[in-house]
Amino acid sequence: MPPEPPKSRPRKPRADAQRNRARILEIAKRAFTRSGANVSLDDVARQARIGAGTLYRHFPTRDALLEAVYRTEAEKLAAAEREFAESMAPVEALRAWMLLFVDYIATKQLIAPALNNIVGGPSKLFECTSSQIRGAIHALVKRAIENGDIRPDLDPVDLLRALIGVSNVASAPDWAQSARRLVDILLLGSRPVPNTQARRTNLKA
Amino acid sequence: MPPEPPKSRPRKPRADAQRNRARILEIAKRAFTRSGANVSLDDVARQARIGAGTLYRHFPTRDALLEAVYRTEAEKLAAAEREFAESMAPVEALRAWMLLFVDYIATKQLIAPALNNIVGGPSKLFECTSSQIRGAIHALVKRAIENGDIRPDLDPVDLLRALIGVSNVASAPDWAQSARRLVDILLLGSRPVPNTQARRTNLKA
DNA sequence: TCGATTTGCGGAGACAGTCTCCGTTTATTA
DNA sequence: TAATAAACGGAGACTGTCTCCGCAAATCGA
Repeated sequence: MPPEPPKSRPRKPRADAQRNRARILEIAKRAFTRSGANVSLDDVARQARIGAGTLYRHFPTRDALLEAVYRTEAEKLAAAEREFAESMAPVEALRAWMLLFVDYIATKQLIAPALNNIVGGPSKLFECTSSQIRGAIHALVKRAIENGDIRPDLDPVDLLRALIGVSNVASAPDWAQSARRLVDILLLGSRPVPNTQARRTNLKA
Repeated sequence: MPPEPPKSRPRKPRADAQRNRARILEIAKRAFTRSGANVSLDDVARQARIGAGTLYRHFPTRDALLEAVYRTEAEKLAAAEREFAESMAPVEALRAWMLLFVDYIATKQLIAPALNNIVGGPSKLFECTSSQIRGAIHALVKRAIENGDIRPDLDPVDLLRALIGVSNVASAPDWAQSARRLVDILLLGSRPVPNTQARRTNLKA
């Protein structure tokens, strides 16, 4: 047998590769945020002072790059969920998180580009990053349901979908207020159905 | 004075130009619907059996073409508003129209491409077609408010924004039901606050 | 520390899409 | 039917995408 290390002895990943990867992510995030999801990737490579080949090796497709960029943000949202859930009443936590969600994707123009690619043809992009987000809102809604603030048959994802709408038109000047209003409408519409004048009793259909 | 017909005697528009314009719209609509907003315009021209120049003369930018394609749909929605308003109770008309809206943009994948370009950088695209749509929902909401079904301070556009969210994820298998649920949530959340006793609107700002 | 080896880099270049320019064709009008 | 304005079409310049492969650099065993 030639000198073959028994089975698995992969080399340590090269330092420059790691550097480059990080660098690409940083630049790409800036570029996406500034100019939308259609920025020239060659341009990104140039800004990052690397060759196009390097960029495409790290992130074979545009979607892969987008995905990587947004994963960080998704993680932040997931973290916020945990924090809010600990420190606030159920509905308040939910409300706060929803507002944060809109804030993230709107002010940072973050989801918009991602949507770009979702609608442009089904891709797995959102699938991955959104499992975290879905998890977060799921937990929040569940807690609010258990507390009697939200009706039990509500699908948390419905709320997400509605929020995405606002984020799309975030360019409109009043997006922030619109978001706030929408969140209120949604929460109000998600309350358990009050039976005539019952305070907090709820009947199922 | 050279032979100049008094002032305004523009020629009748050429027949082939009109034919071509219509042809382009038809083909483009098919193409956008099938393959998203990023289809090759040269390809569209080829399918329409015309030169690229002709296409670009009629519609100088991609947005202009999208706009023209969607204008028809927007008009249909506006027409539906008038019809519903005549034949249904205010809230029901509003609900029906909202569902129709989602149906249009979801099943026909129509708005999705348009959004593509809105988010990719502010453009006037939606502005134009949406004035009709805005007008429609405005009228419906106004009627519902006057009938006491919707609280008076509601911004109709908020509802639109929420609906756009659903249409984005229309690819998901359950979009239709999700849309229905969301519409209900929104309508419920838009009702006047029952000032009689339910003043316990739990949260403020 | 020094090869040997492997991993990663870079950019030239093939290809595809965008959009313009202008010589040619065609519809309209007289 | 001729004159003329309007519209056509496609060649081609340009920009962006993505691959390929010779070269450079990092790691590791000795």
